[in-house]
Amino acid sequence: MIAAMTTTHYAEVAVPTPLRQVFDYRIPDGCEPPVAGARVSITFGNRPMTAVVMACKQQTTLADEQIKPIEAVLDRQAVLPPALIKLMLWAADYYQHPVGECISTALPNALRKGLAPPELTTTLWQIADREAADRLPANARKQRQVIDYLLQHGSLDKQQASALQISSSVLKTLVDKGCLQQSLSPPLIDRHPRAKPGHVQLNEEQQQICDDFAAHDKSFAAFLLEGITGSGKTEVYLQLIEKTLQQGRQALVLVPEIGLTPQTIDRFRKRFDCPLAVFHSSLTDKQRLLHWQQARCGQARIIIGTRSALFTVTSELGLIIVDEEHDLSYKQQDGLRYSARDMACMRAKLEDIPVVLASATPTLESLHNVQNGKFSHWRLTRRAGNASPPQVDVLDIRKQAIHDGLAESALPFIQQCIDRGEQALLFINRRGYAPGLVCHDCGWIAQCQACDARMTVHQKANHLRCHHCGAGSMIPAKCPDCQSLNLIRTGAGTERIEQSLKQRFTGTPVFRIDRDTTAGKGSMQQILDNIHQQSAALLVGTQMLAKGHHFPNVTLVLIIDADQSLTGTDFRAIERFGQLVTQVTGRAGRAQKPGRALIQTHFPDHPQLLKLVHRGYHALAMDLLGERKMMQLPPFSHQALIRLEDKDPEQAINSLQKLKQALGGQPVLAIGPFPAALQRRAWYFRYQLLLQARSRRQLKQGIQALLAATPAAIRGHRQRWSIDIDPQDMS
DNA sequence: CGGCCATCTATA
DNA sequence: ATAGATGGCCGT
Repeated sequence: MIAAMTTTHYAEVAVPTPLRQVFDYRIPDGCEPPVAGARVSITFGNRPMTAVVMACKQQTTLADEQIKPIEAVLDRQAVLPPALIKLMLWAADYYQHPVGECISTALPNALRKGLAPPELTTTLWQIADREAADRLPANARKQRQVIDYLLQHGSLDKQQASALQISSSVLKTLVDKGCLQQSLSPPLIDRHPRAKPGHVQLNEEQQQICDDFAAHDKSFAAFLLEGITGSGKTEVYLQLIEKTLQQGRQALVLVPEIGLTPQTIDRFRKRFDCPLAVFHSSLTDKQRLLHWQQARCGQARIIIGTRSALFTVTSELGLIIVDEEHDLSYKQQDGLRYSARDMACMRAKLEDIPVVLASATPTLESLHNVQNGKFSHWRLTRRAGNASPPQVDVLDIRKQAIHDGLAESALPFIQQCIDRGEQALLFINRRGYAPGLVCHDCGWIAQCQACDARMTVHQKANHLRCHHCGAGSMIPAKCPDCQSLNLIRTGAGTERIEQSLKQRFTGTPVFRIDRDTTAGKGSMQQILDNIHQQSAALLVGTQMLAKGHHFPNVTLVLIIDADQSLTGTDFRAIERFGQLVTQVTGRAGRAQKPGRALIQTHFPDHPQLLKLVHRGYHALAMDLLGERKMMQLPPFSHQALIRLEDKDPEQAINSLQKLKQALGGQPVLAIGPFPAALQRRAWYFRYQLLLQARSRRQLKQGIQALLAATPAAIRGHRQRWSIDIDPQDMS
């Protein structure tokens, strides 16, 4: 018998390179053609690389001597199944990013480096010698227990053993005695895990959502779950996940970067008796690959992780949830600048499954998608346990004394909170002691050498630090220009507030939560545990405080620097401010204690601030949507941002000018070149060109024209540039 | 004419 | 992006 000759000779492979094409490689004679989605080892311009096969074919337009052979096929089974390949090709097109880099983005690092996915095995114990087993002494009670179990069930794995409280040494003894045999087998996959009993009773709103989901859970559908803080959003996900698991399907949950806390994971583990694949930032490449493999083979039924967990391979995905969909960490800020939230919707569409975006403060983009019918709207408006929402008030701080950032009139509120034995949370979005060091005699300011930014004073560390490039130096004792000793610290950061509170409210514990105090592994958890043990306490922190953590004893929230957001130039500044304030104030007054939130401001009559305070986030968002429509800003138009960095500002402007000209008469509005908010960073001048168009098609055509002109525009310069589709941050 | 830097070109 | 090829200019 002669096997049919292989008719595929060439493979199109995606190589991780900034070139915007795939490359043909020869499949050597006698080599089994790789499947699409398998990795291959190849040589690309003298460099050994790992690439991914997109397709195999019989013909190529290239001459034989131009084609290199595939050196080795690394996978028999695709590491990227068709749905994920389609998703990454969609991303390459949508984000106008090189295809090879897109494909590479979807792989765990270990696979990019060419490592093999681990074989998953389970150790199984079975009876080897029944007679030897019967001869076991009567006092070997644990050993007899094992034999009894095996006579009844046939085999035993590690999990069952630990459930029966049988140690591995007992099993080892039995194997040594010849009673048992030990074997490795493929992992047991429980495709129908059960939720643990003891659910909460759902309220009417929650029940309705679950019913609606049950009617739409078999094919693509997108939902926006808008639920005020404390309204039981998480309980709804758990219900939806449970339904998905019951169908024998997997659920994928995306969470913001700092939302992946042990408490979050615990909540899932306590509820579901099934293996979880958790992707957090402190995993090693090898651990990440193991979890990836567990998800791929179907052993892990629930996958939880940040942004990049969206690319986890699954065997039978049934639901995607994007928690806190407004969170900025879903947008990747380098390489392929994708939005995991948007790509989650696309993945759901490609896999024909439902996707749920959830937030107390949804983005205007998502609310717009509700209005135009792309998303179904689920709302949770009632707080569980009849807890009343926090009362939010504006604190007019004009003409007042400000002590280290704290207004005179805010102090009594803090004192009363302490007197009641409760906790206050002070929010300021700036770490360090003070954002400025100024000579009071000559006006010298501590500037970063490499950036157009002031150095931040870190008092305790006796350091000046640039928060943009990381450069640092000692705090000078005297002014470098005039030798004066009269150096003053201007403005306030978390460290200063912390110090000030300690002096002002002696005896009350003060906790600071920012990147500086939570840098160590587990230190965040330690601080949180400590806070939970206190009665009266003061909490000072940055954004980190706004995300997910529950502080049951906090009844007062003080927003210290609202004015920064209210005067921001970004057209999304107010939307972001509304989200932040709502998220932070949502931390206050859970359960029985009513909460109070105060916003320090010099603009107590700011109409949008008042809208937020009196009518809440949703009403503000609706107003802002109306404004966006009037101004033809996103989501009523579409933007792309071209960023370009050069050590010479003239050259940067020059190159962008050329790119702008390449647009010709296309129906694309081009704004710029204009300097980025931080004009110079780490020695590079940063300029931008903002493109805006009515339709996606127009925007894409504009970018393509611009892309064609790029080589000529940046020729000969040492410039870094990037395209950011749907930019979220213009700084 | 070799050595060194800047610029150009292909990557299958 | 990045390595290797090409080309110009200087010094011996």
